[in-house]
Amino acid sequence: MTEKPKHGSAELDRLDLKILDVLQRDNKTPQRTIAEMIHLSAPAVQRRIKRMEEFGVIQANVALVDPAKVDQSITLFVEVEMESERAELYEAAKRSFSAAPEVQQCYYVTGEADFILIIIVRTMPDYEALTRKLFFGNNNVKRFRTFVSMERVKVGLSVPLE
Amino acid sequence: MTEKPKHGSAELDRLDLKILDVLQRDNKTPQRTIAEMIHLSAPAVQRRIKRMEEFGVIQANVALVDPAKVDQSITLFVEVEMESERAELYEAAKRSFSAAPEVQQCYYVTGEADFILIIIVRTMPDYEALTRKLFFGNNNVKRFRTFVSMERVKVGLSVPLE
DNA sequence: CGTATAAATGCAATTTTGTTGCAGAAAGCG
DNA sequence: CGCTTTCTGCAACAAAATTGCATTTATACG
Repeated sequence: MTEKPKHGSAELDRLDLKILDVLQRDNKTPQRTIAEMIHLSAPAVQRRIKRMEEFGVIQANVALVDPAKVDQSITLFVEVEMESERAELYEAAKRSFSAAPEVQQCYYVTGEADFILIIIVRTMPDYEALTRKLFFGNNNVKRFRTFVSMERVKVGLSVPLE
Repeated sequence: MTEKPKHGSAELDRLDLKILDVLQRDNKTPQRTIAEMIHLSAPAVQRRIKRMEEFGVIQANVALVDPAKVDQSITLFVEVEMESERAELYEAAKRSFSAAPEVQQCYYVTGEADFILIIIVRTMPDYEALTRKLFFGNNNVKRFRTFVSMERVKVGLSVPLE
């Protein structure tokens, strides 16, 4: 038709990207509205969204909550350095970090650290207790370095879609 | 009624927190479904959600996109250290960082760094170009340290709701 | 080059979900 | 106590999402 369509494969065309662009900002945008934006019908938009969800392009649809409004006002960054590089110990650490609700994000990285964590807590004593559980309680953690966030300048999980 | 209600203030009761808990996971959950979970009527749930949106407790409703599925597969962490501490220069830096779509998150922190950025790019040359624009192009940036993410162990913006 | 096949689309009907008006119940307050 | 405010549920309503179906478009292939 007008745009380059996609066949059996997982390809996303310009219209799909535009849909994602909208949904990344506000996934409550009516399909009709999106349809008008990209000159498609609502059902077409709906099918594309469904397809992208099935394909995992869209991983989840979530509400973003302001931590401060629920009294979870302290954001922390932690660089964690591990002692041993044994795979099983890494996996155990990953599971441990992932399981903690205070750990909002956890990345395994290269460089001077092994993991980088983003943590949200209500109070510093809460953080202290968490470090005891996650780091001191894990004797494969060699050391960790904490940064305290003073301002959340930009927060989101939007992926750039050129 | 059954639960501790809220009056003029911004207080969130147990039911509000439960609603947030659901919406943080899947904001497409029908209000009727949530209503059943917490033993309320759908309109009651709808009003609570509306109120929390107006109050800013719910900041946004978004779709989470898998970066890899749109060929944006490199996640980077950058600790940025600034030269001068003059407020206006900080503000300028914040604006510059925030304006870049590749910068997914930006936090102003205490400690050995001033800013921590989470960046998503398609290729390393893209990152190189970005550093030139954001860091080398800003002569108030003293130095920056990059970590490359090898695995996104846990990614989200969920706030712990005890 | 035309024909067969697969894929995507639009429209209209249907279903599901969200929204609103209103009367009644619960909680705070003088 | 009785008044006021705030919620709530129910039922009607509006809006949005979803489905079936015929048609158009694109790709593959003879």
